[in-house]
Amino acid sequence: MVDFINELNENQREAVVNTEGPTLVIAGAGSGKTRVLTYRIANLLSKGVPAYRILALTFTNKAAREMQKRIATLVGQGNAANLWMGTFHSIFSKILRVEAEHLGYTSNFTIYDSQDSKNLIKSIVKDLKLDDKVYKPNDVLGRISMAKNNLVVAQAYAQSAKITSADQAAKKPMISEIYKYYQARCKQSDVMDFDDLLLQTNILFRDFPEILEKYQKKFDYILVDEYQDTNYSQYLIIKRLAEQHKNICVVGDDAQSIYSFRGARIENILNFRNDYPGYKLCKLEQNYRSTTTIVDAANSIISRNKEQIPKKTFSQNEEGDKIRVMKALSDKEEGFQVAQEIFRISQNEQAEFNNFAILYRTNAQSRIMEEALRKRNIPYKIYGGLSFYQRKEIKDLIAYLRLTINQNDEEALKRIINYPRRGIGDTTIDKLKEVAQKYNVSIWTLLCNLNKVPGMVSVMTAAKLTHFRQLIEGFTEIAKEENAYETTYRVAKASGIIEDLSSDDTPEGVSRRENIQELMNAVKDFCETAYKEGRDDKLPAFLEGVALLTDQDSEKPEDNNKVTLMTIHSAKGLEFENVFIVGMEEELFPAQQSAYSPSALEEERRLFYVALTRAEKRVIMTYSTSRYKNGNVVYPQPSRFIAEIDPHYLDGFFTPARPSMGRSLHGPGIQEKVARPNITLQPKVEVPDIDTSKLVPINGEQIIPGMVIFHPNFGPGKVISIDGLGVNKKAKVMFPKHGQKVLLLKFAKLYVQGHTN
DNA sequence: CGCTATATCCTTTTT
DNA sequence: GGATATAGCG
Ligand SMILES: Nc1ncnc2c1ncn2[C@@H]1O[C@H](COP(=O)(O)OP(=O)(O)OP(=O)(O)O)[C@@H](O)[C@H]1O
Repeated sequence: MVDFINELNENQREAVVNTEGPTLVIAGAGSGKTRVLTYRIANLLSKGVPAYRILALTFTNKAAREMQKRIATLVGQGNAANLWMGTFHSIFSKILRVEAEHLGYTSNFTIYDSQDSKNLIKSIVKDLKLDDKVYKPNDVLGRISMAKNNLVVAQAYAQSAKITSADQAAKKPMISEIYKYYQARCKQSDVMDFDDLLLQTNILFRDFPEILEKYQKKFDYILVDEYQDTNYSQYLIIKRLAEQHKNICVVGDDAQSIYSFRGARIENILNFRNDYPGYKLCKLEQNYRSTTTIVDAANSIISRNKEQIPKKTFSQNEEGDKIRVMKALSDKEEGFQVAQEIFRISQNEQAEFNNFAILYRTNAQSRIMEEALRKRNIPYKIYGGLSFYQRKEIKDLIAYLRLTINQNDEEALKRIINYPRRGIGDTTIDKLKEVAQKYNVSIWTLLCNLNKVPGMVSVMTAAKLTHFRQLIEGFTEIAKEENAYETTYRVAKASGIIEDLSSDDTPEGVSRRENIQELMNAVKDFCETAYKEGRDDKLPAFLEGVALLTDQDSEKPEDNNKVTLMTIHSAKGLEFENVFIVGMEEELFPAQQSAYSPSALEEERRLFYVALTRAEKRVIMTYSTSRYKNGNVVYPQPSRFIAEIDPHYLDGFFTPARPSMGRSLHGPGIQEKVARPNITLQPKVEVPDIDTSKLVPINGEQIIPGMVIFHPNFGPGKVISIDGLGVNKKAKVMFPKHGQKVLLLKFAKLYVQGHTN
């Protein structure tokens, strides 16, 4: 039996025990929402609900795995194994495989990742003879994605006056056309992109009521984590599935909604009460994760947002350290300082490296941190960047496998038709594309009918093309008979990939070979587990999930004691003892693009809230006064977010009054309630004996008893005594307003009155 | 056709 | 700084 008494507080228990009907758990960070979800599922299982009748949606595959593991320890492995638990994308891609035929796809449809989608858009832009400067793949995909996430199909897109006039205004009137072709080409290639997985599920449920009913009956209980970051498409899937029994439990925190760029709607969680009248509301107010300092500081930040549900959150943990702010003069120094601090803390407190995380706003910041950690021999693991399955050699091999299963997969074909080199050049490929377009068939179909288009290519080229076709056909035959591992192995060999890589003895070449080997191992692993569990071990079954894997999913056992480097976005839902938030600078965090939009700025602030609340014990923020950005040096100002934290919780941040304010980011029309454009704090206390405009920084070494110094938070004070040596040198200081404090001079930013000439 | 050297663009955040 | 597009040579 699950121990609800000791592991849950009263409110949590309430939400775990009352399993029927709609339930909304809305609560601040670290308050045990995910725990509620986990125990609720465990409770359902222990009450005898079959696992396969429970649908649980998480934000990442990793979150799903961890929840599954946790549930397994509560109720036993056998019980938890058959849960329908995963991301929206992975769960509904499985359902779509079963139902694909109803929608005109095959069950082996390929999933395009964003790179594939962008390449397809690029080629359409070219076909339509549009300016690729105007129609940038990223932008166009963004528009299409946004449309799909709001269930706007190509036709509706073209008919929507609102959308088309927006495109017109942006001088990109042809996006609607591109969308149309994009969708047609996907369909022709038996391809769905990420957003299709949700959009097509909606179409399926809309157009085939009997199928919807089947799944409504299949899933007796539906649970959704991180509900604040669901988009309209996801929202509607859930609403449809829960329509009959309304056994739906969603948990979330509007203050942690950080995926609006992906179409997430905070309204989904705000409107739950309207969608499910008679719902039970569960509020959790105690934060079990963080120190009171962190919780209070995070609350003081988020309260500056206008758009929010007011929530109480308190912590009964110890007060903990103040949030430290470190300033660096360059991005390199910032990295050095962070590495130094991690090293120092790990020594002082015997802390393992896996208790540290370095969080940043953009992936580009990771490199500097990596270098600094490497120099100090601190082990680290990095998330984000390109995942294992996005490496060149892996994508190449996967492309062969994809083409083996789905010959109409144009992006895969284009990728490998001439890799390894087989003398099929750009001219030939362009010609093939052109003719295929003309006859409205896939390139593969064209390859199968070369004789019907005489004179298209030379006899020599035709022979090469035919040879390529036969190669793939051979693979397809193998794939029918053999398991995924055998097939992959033979494809890697016969395609020439292995040979091509074996001739390369540079370190990169060696690492490529290792990667291929690693993929082989993964496939082997897949086959072995599949065989043991009596599941399908053929290639299509392996390939199904590959496009949806991220690098969080290829974690290795040896990674377990390393410092974690990731973006704040990917840190959502995680927790670490010590968190470094680096790059706390204007134009970086908040992102430059957000500066002029109040709502975007609020989202940045929520992101900051997420970052702070990942920490259990300690937060250290860093900023640099110079940094490389796109190859150029920029000189950023400290982030406004630092100054938005009540200084009471901060240690080491103060900017003396500058003669002139930094340039304001706010035009006269935009008013913002609390956020100050720049950090020009006027000292709050009037001090007769210190002229604050003439303060100069002072090095810890130079401080001696009797000195009058100025502290950013505590104002002026008199040094009473000094003790400790080197990095441990401390000063006892009497502050008239705050009493006596002991300051670690290494980190305290102190100022003295400058000499006036 | 294939390879290499040089120019150009970009950059939030992710399933 | 890094990925990608293009030019130019062998
Ligand atoms: N009743 C409880 N007693 C003790 N610890 C708890 C309790 N509930 C949750 N915790 C712990 O608090 C931490 C945060 O819990 P959880 O991750 O479930 O919170 P959350 O609300 O999902 O957080 P976030 O929204 O920040 O992702 C975890 O370490 C969890 O083990």
